[in-house]
Amino acid sequence: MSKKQKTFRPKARVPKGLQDERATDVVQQRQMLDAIRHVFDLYGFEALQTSALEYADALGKFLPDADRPNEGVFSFQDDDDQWLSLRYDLTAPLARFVAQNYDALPKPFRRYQEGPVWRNEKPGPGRFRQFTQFDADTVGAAGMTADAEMCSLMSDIMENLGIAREDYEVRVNNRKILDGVLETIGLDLSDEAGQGQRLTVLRAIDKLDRLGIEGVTLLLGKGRKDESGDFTKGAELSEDQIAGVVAFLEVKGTSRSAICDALAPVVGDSQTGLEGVAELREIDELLTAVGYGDDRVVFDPGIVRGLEYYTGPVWEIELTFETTNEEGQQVRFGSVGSGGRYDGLVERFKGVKVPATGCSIGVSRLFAALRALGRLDDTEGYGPVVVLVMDRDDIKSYQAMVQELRAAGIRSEMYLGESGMRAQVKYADKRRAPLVVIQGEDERAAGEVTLKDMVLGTEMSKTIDDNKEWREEQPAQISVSRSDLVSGVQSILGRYNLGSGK
RNA sequence: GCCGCCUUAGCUCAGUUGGUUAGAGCGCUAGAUUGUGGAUCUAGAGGUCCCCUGUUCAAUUCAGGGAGGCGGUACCA
Repeated sequence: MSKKQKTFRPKARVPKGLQDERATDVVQQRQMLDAIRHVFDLYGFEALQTSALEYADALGKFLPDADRPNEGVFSFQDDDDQWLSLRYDLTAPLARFVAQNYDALPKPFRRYQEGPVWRNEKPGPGRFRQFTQFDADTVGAAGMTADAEMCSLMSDIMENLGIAREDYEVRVNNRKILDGVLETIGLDLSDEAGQGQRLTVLRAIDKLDRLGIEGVTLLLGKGRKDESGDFTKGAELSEDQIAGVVAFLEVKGTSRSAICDALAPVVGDSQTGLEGVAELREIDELLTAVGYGDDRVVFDPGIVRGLEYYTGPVWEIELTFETTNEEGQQVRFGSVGSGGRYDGLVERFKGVKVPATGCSIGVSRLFAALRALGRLDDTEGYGPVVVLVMDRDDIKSYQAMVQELRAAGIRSEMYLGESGMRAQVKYADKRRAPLVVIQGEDERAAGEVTLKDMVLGTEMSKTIDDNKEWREEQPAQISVSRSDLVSGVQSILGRYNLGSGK
């Protein structure tokens, strides 16, 4: 074994669970965010950006401890030894912001915010350590009108993105009903053991989608062993108690009001439970009054969402269609957004109860879904017009062309590399340039420029397989007088709805 | 965290019953084409065969340990 002296070369790779995005994705995603923002804006929410870093104690329960400072969140210590964390959602920073600026803010305070958040956990398919959320929240409004508005808001966003009414559903439940059911089956929520049991039950219910009623039943009782042989401990409920929860989960109805009717007996005389049902009834009435029927917003006892802070209504936007992925498997996108009422979050800072409700859109997953639906505009992926450099001694004339094109608002560039013509056309192809401007000796002598339509050329190449023919025909090229450069380019761009590049 | 599978070229993967020059397809670069992206043909570049230790005359191949990836599961604000 001979040891060669080698210079250190870092391996170029993106950190695990993170990703780079190329132009097409960036532009298409921006377009999608604009469509979402439009609806938030229309509803009257105001824009807010908060810092990506927060003091760890402001983020709440995920305080870094000495052994594992990065469990769940990414954290580090500042110069003054205080712990800083990258935000893991946009709600906790909102609570901090509201508490900090409470007196100056209009109340209710309604804001939307979009941006990356980070979670330090194992990445999986469709799960990353950095992802984008787009949230809207109303802080300081206790009534169900704010909650009902969240439901119609989410529905409007889906439809503004071009998702058909039968392809999505806003599903609503109420935490108070869940607690009412637990109370009715005799779970004691006053001590710590009872609270632990409550969380286990909620977690079990949350898995209804994936495991079905049988799986959930196991998790409510002794526990469940999965295919990999791992055992999950259950909530240790009695047979009767399990039956009570199952009865609740099996509540169905043909309309929101019918579901409310069916839910009432399940919560018995639990005060909390009855309150929850009454809240759902109110949401139903408010939504019905403005025309949001059961085809858009439904009530679903299986919805649980986050365990810690929701205190009332909770909801989820579910995509209900299926597609096939690259591997040919059936895929459901499932939940692309969620939210609910959290009346306790600001209280952590202020000591006073500040009611709040909101929703959060999972941008990456929604983006993947829109791609699967073919709802993304792929003309957005086109590159600039490329002016080839045929004669290096005459760079100035090519600069002048680009200058004219840009002055006319056309996205364009002069080739800045060192290679020959063939490589330049290949470059333009790779950039997805819609067209190429060519002026060599011949054109200059004639006072013309050649415009090569790259999109049409690609199309024509499909029916030409002889290279001689391909080259001699010079497919999809026209010559125009040098003085008609701009109008000639505009007319070709017009074929692909690229307008003047605006 | 737990269970299982995997790791050879930029990508997808073959292969070496342990032996000297480790392969394919795709991609990339260039030529055929004196001024043209596709197709075709030709050539070229590109590898610590994941890492460490051990066994051996010899390890990409065998053994042990580690790391990374994938899938499931748990947690998930």
